[in-house]
Amino acid sequence: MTKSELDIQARKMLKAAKLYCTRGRVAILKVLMKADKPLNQRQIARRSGKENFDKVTIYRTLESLFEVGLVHKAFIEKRAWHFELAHNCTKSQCHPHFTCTRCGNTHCLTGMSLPMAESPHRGFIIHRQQVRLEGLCPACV
Amino acid sequence: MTKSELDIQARKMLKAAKLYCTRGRVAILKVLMKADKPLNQRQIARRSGKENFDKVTIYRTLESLFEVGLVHKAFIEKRAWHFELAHNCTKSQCHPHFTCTRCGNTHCLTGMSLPMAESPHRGFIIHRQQVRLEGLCPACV
DNA sequence: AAAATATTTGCAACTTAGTTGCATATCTGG
DNA sequence: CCAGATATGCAACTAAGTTGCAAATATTTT
Repeated sequence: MTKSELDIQARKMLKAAKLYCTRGRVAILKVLMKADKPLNQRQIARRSGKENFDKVTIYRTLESLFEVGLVHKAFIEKRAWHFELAHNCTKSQCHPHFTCTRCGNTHCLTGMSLPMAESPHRGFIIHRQQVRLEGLCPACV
Repeated sequence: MTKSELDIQARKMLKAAKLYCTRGRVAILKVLMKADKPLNQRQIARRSGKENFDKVTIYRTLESLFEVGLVHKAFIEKRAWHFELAHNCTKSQCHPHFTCTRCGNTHCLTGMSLPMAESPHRGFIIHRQQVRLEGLCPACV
């Protein structure tokens, strides 16, 4: 995908979500479209190409994108929040995230999905399910 | 279980794990034994009964307990790390944690367990699986 | 039971992640 | 291109967690 196609795609997503189409939002969406794993604020800033991309703006932008469902928060071992595009997820389930206990890297296992948990008979209504896996990645044997 | 029985239990666990049996560790284990959901540092401090329980000590204690497998870290929506006793988990899987999107409370669904994820044929070796659920709790309809 | 050794604790200071308030800049529809 | 709506950037702040080190507490040895 060329640079401008990504751009157009990002703008479409924002328009569809009825969000102002600003430089910052487009930049963040493009970063996330190119990413192969959830990223935190620092990583997004570094990859955005935008010098001095203010962290407050990044957090607020991610929050807006999250609210309209364009991005998800991933739960990984690290302390900081990590964000990713929601396009590889179904409505009720994200793909699992795998974290290697040896090298610490996180991978999206987009190919797989677990059966959805069944509500136990206690009145819990389950809307979404997120799975975190831990073990050894191919590079660490 | 009476107070001293909890105490004895805690000391046994520490001894079995070859950890020094200190006041602080016993106190934290007792708090976690009585808890019905994962707790963070503040909550542990408040429930420990120990005035001025230093947060550094709490974090370091939890870390030691984590290293020997006595406690687990739960991944919930909140920013702080939450810890719980590992006794309701199998070796490869904790019970799922349910967070209500309305009231924000988290519950341990200890009764249920999901089938373990299958390693996709890409060389990932899965050791552990953690599941986070989201939806409405009984109290929020 | 006291001494010697090993480990943990508490404090102060620090780092990192994320948030708030507000003035300024940028968008979008008309 | 103007008015109103929304987003941005800055400075200052809060909350969560960490580091180094001296003092205190556990365990082991004698």
